[in-house]
Amino acid sequence: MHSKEIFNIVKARRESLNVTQETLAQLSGVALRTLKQFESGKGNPTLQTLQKLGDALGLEVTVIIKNRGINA
Amino acid sequence: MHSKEIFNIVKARRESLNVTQETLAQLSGVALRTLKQFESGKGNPTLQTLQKLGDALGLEVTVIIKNRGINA
DNA sequence: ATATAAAGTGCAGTGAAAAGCACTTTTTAA
DNA sequence: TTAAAAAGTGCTTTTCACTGCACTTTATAT
Repeated sequence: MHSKEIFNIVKARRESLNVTQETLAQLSGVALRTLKQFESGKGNPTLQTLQKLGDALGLEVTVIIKNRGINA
Repeated sequence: MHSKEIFNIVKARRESLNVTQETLAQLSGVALRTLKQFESGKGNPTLQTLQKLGDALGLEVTVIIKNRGINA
């Protein structure tokens, strides 16, 4: 999952919940300026920032093993 | 998934592949000092750093929707 | 058409992530 | 037991994420 895909998921989720960037910024504790950056495809968020947004949106940041068929 | 869980997965994966921190640092392009921080439970990596480690270890950073039973 | 709300952008300051270096501690083999 | 390898830690510098502010552009009504 590339950065931009992740940004798109955050944006899509926010929109599907009918929440403005400003409201999400308040709910998540992430600055509006920062959120705008991500939704316009730029930036390199810290894990903490991603998790704040995730918490507010009902999303979870996970790390999974690729190639489940081949590896254990 | 909390930060420390993610760190633990990275560490466990590295160990299961029998790779040293030093080798992983070289393979991933993440500095040894930075990697050491994470594996000792500290720090707040950027998405890019997490993805570099993930790429080297066959792990993927994803964002998923919580409560799959309740939400669409 | 035109207010109003929402989203996008440039610039600058602050703090923290990333990294290098030197050193200590722990683990692993011989 | 004791070298050697691997992992952990303190200190420092450099880079950049995060943020605020001011402004522009684009949607969304009325």
